[in-house]
Amino acid sequence: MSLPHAILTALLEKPSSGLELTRRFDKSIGYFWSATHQQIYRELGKLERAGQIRALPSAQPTRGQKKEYEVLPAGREELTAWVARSEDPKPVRDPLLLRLRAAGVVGSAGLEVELERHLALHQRQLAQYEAIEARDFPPERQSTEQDRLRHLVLRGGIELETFWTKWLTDALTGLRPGT
Amino acid sequence: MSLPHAILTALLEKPSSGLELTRRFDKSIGYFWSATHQQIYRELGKLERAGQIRALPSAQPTRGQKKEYEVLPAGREELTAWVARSEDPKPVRDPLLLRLRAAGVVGSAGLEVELERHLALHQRQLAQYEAIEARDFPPERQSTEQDRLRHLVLRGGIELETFWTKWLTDALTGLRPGT
DNA sequence: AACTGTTTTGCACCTTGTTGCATAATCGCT
DNA sequence: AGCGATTATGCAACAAGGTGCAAAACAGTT
Repeated sequence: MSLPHAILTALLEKPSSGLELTRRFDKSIGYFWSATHQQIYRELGKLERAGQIRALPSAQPTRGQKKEYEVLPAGREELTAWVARSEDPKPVRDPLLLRLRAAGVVGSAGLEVELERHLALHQRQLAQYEAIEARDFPPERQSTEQDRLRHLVLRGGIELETFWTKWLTDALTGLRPGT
Repeated sequence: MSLPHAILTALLEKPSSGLELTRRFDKSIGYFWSATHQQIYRELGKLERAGQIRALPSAQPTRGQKKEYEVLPAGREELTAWVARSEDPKPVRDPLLLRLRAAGVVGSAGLEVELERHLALHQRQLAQYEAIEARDFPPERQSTEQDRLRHLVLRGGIELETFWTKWLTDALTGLRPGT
């Protein structure tokens, strides 16, 4: 139940059309909440029907024609409430950990290549995040609360990727010696 | 597409009935792949129809009566292949990071309590994992590959929870000073 | 004006996960 | 034998996410 809130956040940052939203989800927002254009259009429809957003009056209701949305007061209230809402963290659900466990039962043949592939992917992502941090958050210059919050989110991404690279490295060295 | 493989792994470790599987998912397996009894029964049906598992002959096909399953050769082969299969890591999708971003737009009122609650939950989980590690993996005594793999999985859980407690602590101190 | 490609929106369908409830066997108690 | 709690399996309906494809508008080209 987070997609609508992701969309509300994005629209508050800047009113957009469905396609623009899709592109923004592919970039920055997608770093912690991914979504396809299908999900986005569907959700935009729901949010509009719920009176939380509306299409900017300029747009006619025909297909294939750009339609920009903005957030209505009800939508902003909903988002504000959601920020403070009590919601338990979901239990971890990671296929890679599961595969290690499976490897314990049927043998780890071929797993090493896959771990190396993941390691490379995570290292690449980590480098990308660090580049963003160097560009957008140079040391000793965060003033607004929004800046600090955005930086915290990015730090989350960086530390998560750091965790994966470290863990995968450990796994690879732990896997090689014995057979 | 990981649930069937989680079930195959569990059944290879020990043939079980649906309810027993559910209990094992609530405990150890659920630490990295959670599932409800509904999902499990549905998937057991599918796996049986696919010829990857079968009910132990002792059981009659009536409702409400225990039915134990074991893995067939086809199931073991499928699991072996899956361990080495190339499958990209899913992009991160975390509501809490999203909420920080939203807080940057509508203000972080009430967020602190929620972060503290999550911090406490993650600390508790971390302590639990560390207890398991101390009990099951005392230093300098891992011989079999299965032991080493299981330990790696547990280390993954421990380091993930460590990440969360650290990040949440940072977030809380970063949130308090300014408005 | 007809064509081709791109932008933009959207429908239909499928899989996975969740919730609530129904039903059958079993066990202990009296 | 009858009652109630527990064990065990399962159906139905729904919500969320994902894939493939269709279709309308638009823009440029000839």
